[in-house]
Amino acid sequence: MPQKRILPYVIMGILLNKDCTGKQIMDEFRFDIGEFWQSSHSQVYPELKRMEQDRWIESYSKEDNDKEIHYHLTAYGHEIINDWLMEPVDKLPVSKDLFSLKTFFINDRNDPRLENLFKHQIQLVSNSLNHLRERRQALFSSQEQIDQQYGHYLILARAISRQENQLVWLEDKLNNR
Amino acid sequence: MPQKRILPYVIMGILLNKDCTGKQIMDEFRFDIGEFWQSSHSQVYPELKRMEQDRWIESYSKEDNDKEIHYHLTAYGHEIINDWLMEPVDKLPVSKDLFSLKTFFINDRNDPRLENLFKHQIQLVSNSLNHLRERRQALFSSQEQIDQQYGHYLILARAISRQENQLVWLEDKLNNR
DNA sequence: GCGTCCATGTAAAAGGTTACATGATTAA
DNA sequence: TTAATCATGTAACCTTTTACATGGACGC
Repeated sequence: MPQKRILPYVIMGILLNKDCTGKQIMDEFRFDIGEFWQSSHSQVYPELKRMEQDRWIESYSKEDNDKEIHYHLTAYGHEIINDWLMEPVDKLPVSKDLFSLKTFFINDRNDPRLENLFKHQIQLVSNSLNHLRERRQALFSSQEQIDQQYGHYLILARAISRQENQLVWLEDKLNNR
Repeated sequence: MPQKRILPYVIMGILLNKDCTGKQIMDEFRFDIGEFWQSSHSQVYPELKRMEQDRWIESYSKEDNDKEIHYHLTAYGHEIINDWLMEPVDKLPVSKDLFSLKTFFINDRNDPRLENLFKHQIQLVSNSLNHLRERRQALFSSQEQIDQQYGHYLILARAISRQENQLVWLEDKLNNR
């Protein structure tokens, strides 16, 4: 869904922590950020060029290796991303949720498709939960790690809480039909 | 994000319950379906024409009023939508969640922007929760109503559960920072 | 009759995904 | 050396949003 151009802010957010190549930025999307935002390299690479033109970032390459292009936030870019982080979010996201959609259209509580949808959804949520817990284990097993990337920790904890709640709810409804 | 063409299925799902005009379909989006799927009239009207060409739906107008075009699921359309409802959902949606995104990038647990983000989010979730509860009150205050549109009821109950959990979590984190 | 609102329709612009392309590195 | 993989880049296509357009209905 075409939204108000968010991608450059995501990229700048990533660059707040460290300079990155396009590849490294894509890795961020593949792992943690992928939980709540996704993009593809065919968006990111052109975006990096645009952002460089806008002077939000600048590129350089290491002496020994001039193929790898690293990107670095400029002072101006810092301003932009910090301003953006300050703006409050003004509405909740609407996820395009196929599970809701299909369930919504099934009127009969004994329709076997309901049970099917629920069982699959439970599987999906369980898998997601496992993944999230592993991630927490890997990244935040010490208080020090938590304090170093507190926002990341919060978002991970929140996702886990949501999925736990979701799982309980789904199983409860499945059993008490 | 271009997804696999879902809109026609949503429309057919709506038409399962009753024949509709474009306007009536848009009303469904504006109210209940809007919680988990959105569209705009500039998508829906052309889509209706395409679907009619594909013989998934057919149009007719009432004798006394030939301006209003009503759409009706064909037998073929019934097949299509029922097959689709049977297919299990194979992955969880990734909502483009600005709250997660912004929080993610704030490393310092004492950054005042965190508190700000949380307070705003609490407000948003509270409002959403109120709206959902009103909706449940209005639509599902009797067991008969629940049994008549069980899927709709489930989705509404699920949304309420999620938001309740979310609200507790947010408030807890805000207080124990 | 006249202006406004409303249902419907259409067009333009932008975001996002998929597929294809390229050049360099690595592995067999 | 050749094939395969990888990082980067580009193009085509589709979806979605926003804005604009039309024609009838309704109130004044």
